[in-house]
Amino acid sequence: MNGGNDAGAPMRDFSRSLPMALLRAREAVMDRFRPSLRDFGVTEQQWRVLRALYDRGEVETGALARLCCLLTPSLSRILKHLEATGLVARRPAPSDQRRTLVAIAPAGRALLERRAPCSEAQYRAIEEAFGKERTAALYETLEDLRNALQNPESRPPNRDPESRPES
Amino acid sequence: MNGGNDAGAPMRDFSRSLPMALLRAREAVMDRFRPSLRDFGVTEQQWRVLRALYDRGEVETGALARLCCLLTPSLSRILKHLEATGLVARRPAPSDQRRTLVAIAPAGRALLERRAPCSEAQYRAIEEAFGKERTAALYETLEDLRNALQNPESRPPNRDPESRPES
DNA sequence: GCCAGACTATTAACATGTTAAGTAATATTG
DNA sequence: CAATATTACTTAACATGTTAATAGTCTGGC
Repeated sequence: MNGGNDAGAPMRDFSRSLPMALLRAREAVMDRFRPSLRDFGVTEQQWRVLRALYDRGEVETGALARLCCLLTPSLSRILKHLEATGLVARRPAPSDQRRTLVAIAPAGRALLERRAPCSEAQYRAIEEAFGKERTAALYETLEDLRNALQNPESRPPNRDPESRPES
Repeated sequence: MNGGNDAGAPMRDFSRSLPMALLRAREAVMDRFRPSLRDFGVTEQQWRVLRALYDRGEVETGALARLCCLLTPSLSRILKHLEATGLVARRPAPSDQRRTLVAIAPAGRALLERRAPCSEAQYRAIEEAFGKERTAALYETLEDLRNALQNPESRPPNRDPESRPES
């Protein structure tokens, strides 16, 4: 059933939605990681924050948000929680009091090192199931897609039904 | 800085996280669609529901959740909102009172048909920026990944730190 | 017909996604 | 230097993600 589709251009089949395809693939991957995240008592986003801080040391809040693909309001709440549970530490930047520097705390480091082998085992399973070369190629493709989309020219404006000029 | 990494296997670089790579790519795509979703006053998830119902007609709640890649508690709230605003209609299934059938309402159909051309324009821009063949290949790859991961054998258990047998 | 067990949808509780508004510190301009 | 704009982060409000618990409903065995 595809009712009411006679007036305009034929509508794209729902299965050909790029956001949906990326979401479905991501869910399939996350299904492998969620059980152990749950066992260790951290959410996916909290893990991303700990993971980034473990690699990068002390980082500003804004930079951390970009690293973790989080919006700053979300990160703000996450850091409040992680600080309260002693997994990270915050301090104002000496040079600019607006900025906040975040670092992983010993308890956070310990948690991360306890879960890391479990996470790596899942990665090995995924690469075995999908193929190591194919996995590497997918990383490349996804990065290329990101680069192709982030250039602002060749992007037609999203037409606003309210404030639209007369075409 | 990559401190405290001497004891075990070397930890994967944070940039080689498959969930992160899929998320970043998806965000890059969604950045193209979010403005018009906002203009039409629907969220991404509400749009997915309308889109699925437009294609499939009347669908059970559980099947709709799978179609839209939503968990049933989320869908339950979304449907409550969409029903209150007159975009969808619900009725109990005649044969099984446990099940609920959902269908798009005239107002929902109208909204969808108004936004569809805008959405299609963004799809054309994406395929132009990334390449039509390459986009098609990506759909294939993502579907293959999903199929590769959903088979349950060859998946090592996520070790639970509480109830772990002595190996 | 009755009941234990399985199934479907919803609600609850906590965490995050998203947009807008607010607050404090810094940079800029006249 | 004072008024203004900009920047970095936070808070607020609403919607969704995630897991667990709940409330009806159905099914099969008795």
